[in-house]
Amino acid sequence: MSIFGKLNFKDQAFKLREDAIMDATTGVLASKGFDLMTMDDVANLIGISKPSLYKHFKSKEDLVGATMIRLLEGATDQLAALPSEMSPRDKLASLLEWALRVRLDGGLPFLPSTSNAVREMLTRNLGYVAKVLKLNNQLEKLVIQAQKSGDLHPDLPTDVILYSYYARTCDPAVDYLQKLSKMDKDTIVKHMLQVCFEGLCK
Amino acid sequence: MSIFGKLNFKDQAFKLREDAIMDATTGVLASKGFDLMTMDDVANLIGISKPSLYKHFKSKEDLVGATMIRLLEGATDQLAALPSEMSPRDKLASLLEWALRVRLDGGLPFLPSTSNAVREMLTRNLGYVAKVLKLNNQLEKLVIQAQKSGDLHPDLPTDVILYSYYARTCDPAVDYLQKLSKMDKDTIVKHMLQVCFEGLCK
DNA sequence: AAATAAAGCTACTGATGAGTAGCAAAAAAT
DNA sequence: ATTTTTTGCTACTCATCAGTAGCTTTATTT
Repeated sequence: MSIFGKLNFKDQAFKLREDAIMDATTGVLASKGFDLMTMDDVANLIGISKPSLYKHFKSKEDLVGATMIRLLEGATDQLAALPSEMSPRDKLASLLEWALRVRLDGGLPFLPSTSNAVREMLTRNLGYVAKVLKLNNQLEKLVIQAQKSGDLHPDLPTDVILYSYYARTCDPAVDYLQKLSKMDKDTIVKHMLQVCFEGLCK
Repeated sequence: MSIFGKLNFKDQAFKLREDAIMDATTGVLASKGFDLMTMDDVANLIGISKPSLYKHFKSKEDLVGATMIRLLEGATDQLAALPSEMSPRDKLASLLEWALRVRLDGGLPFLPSTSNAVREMLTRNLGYVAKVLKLNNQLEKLVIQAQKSGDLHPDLPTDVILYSYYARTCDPAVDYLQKLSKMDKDTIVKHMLQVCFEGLCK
């Protein structure tokens, strides 16, 4: 009954709806991509009107930026939750597995390498860039450690490994397998991890 | 001076311009993607007007379909030109190398896995589908042969190998390396091939 | 040279979608 | 109970872009 109590409750409801909006955005982005996603799509999906959407997010770019930031935070949390005794390579594998499962459940690839324009837009979002850099630093360290211990190829430039690793999180092969083969999710994940780390030859 | 001569000459000029249009389309597609590409972009790039474009291609879908078909033909030709004594695995490697070089020179990834909508559009283009199926059959045979001889991992499902192979032709890691690292094209190609076949571990 | 055809262009139409103005309904405050 | 604030909506504006009508200019035919 204090002012604080009410404000917090209101804030909480506000936050809850913001999350619902970002959930909807995630779904639409995953199915149609940024360019074809409309603000009406998102609004209709959760049963509010477009102007109400703009009460939460001031533009399409802003909405997508916030959604991507939330996804990045998910990845960062995921990484932080791994037991510290795990080897760098296993941590990388585990995080990739998480990303693949997110995608198989209808979520987003978390580097929207889909398009140049989207990339540029996100680059203009300082909050997003900060989060990306932070995650990137952590992953780079893991790669370097894994290279030192011989768990990842030591002669390959770190960049090559890191970018290839990112690319696997949004590998279209996953979509093809999900749509065209009758494998279950676990099998797809298992094979994708194997191909990533061991390649096509064995 | 025969009717035939004239017609052929005219046809030839027509064909030449059609190629120029598809070149321009390729460039625009590679830089902006399908959704953001406008017919005016293409027309302006080669200095003709939009209605002139429509003399050659009856719609945007048609134009992009024709452009993709030309690219697929390039791939098929490339494959056909390889010496028959080459091993299946080396043929696959060689074709992937070709595709990567096309991309590094500003061309297209030839499976526009970029977007669901684009994929569906191309699926409606029967000429495109026919060409894709033909190339797919050839590649599938190569993969199976390579698996039999132990050059590619025999226990991995053929689908997994094939789709992962396709995915490598449009791997975003290539873009990142080209933009962010200072490697030259040959080095990028070398590393991408290694990562594809041998994985990140060695 | 006059008549006809072809090629190319400017200037439109119609649809779509981001973002907003300003009204209506509900909730809070007095 | 009445005023004020908040919340949400319908119905707009404005810009962009695919596709086209119909004019102009150049080439071809006779």
